Amino acid sequence: MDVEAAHETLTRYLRSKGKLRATSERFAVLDAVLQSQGHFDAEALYYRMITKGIKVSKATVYNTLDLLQDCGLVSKYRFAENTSRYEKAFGRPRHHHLICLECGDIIEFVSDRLEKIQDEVCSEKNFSPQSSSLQVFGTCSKCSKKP
Amino acid sequence: MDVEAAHETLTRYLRSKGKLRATSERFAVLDAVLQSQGHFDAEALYYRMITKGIKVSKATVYNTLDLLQDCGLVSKYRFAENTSRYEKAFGRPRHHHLICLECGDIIEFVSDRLEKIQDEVCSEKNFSPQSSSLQVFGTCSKCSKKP
DNA sequence: CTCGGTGCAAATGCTTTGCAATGTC
DNA sequence: GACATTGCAAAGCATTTGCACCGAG
Repeated sequence: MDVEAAHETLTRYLRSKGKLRATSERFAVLDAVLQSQGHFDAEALYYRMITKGIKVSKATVYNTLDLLQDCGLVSKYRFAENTSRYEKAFGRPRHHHLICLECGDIIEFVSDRLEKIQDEVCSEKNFSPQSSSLQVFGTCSKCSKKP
Repeated sequence: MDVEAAHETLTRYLRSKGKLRATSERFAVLDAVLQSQGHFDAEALYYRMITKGIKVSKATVYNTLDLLQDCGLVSKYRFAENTSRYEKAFGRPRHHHLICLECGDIIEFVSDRLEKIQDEVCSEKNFSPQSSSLQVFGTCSKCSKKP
C-alpha cells in the first residue's frame, strides 16, 4: 500500500475542491485507514487512533471517512447491521462480498462476468452506474461444518 | 397477490416454531405489507396502519417485519441510508436494484445469468447462499437528462 | 486575518427494550 | 391459567450538529 500516493490523491482532491483544507487530522485518519486490514467501522478506527495517542474526535473520523469515500480512497458499505462498514479502496480491484450470517466473516470475490452483466443491465435501462455492491448472505464453509 | 396463501404461510410458520402465537396484530401487519407497493420503511407502514384505524405500536411493526422476513414473506434491505427498507417478497422472483443517487428511485431487474454466476462463486468457496442483493448506485435516465 | 475544521457534548432518528397489561393456546 | 405478545415510553446506538476555539491559506 503506497502511503505517498494515497496522500497525494487526498491532497489533489482537497485542492480541486477549492475550499477544503489539508488538516493534520485528515491525514491522520487516512493513515489509520491505510494501516487497517479488511472491513472496519468508524468506532473501531476511532479507538485505534486514540489508543495510538493520536488526538481526534469521533465527529472528525466520521466526516473524514465520508470525505475519503468521495475521493475514492475508502469504500463504505452497509450490510445487514446498523453500522456502516468501511475498507480502504486504494489500489484494490472492484469486488463483491459473501457474508456469513453465523460468524460474520466476509469473503471477497471478483468476477469480470458479473461486471459485464451489470453494465449490460445499466445500459439497457439508461442508468449510469457509479458504484455497486453484491452481497450474498449465507453460511460459510467453516460454519456449515459445525454441528 | 394472494392474501389467503400469505396468511397460510405465516400460520404454518408460526405453528412450525411451536412457541409463536397467531395474534391479530401479526396478521394486520402482514395485510398492510401485502397492500403496499414497492419499497417502504417501518415508519411508513406504521403510519399507513394507524391512518386506517388499525391499532398497533411501532415496536410490534418492527418485530413483525423481522418475523415476516424470517418466513420469507418480506425482504429487508439496507441501501445507503440509515433506514431499513422492506418490500413484500411473496410470489415475487428474486431481483436486484439500480438505485438513483439523485432522486432515490429504485429500478428493479432480474437476471438469470447473474444468479448463475452467484451460484458458481458460492460453490467454489463452499458457501451456502441464503439470500443476496446487488445494489448498483448511479444516476437514472430521468436525472441524467436534467441539466 | 478569514473562514473552514475541530472537539466536545448535546441532539437526532431509527430501532430495541423493560415491564405491566392483554389475549392466545 | 401460563406465558408469549403487546403497547407505551424510555433507553440504546450510530451518526450528526451547534458552537466556541483553532489553525491553514
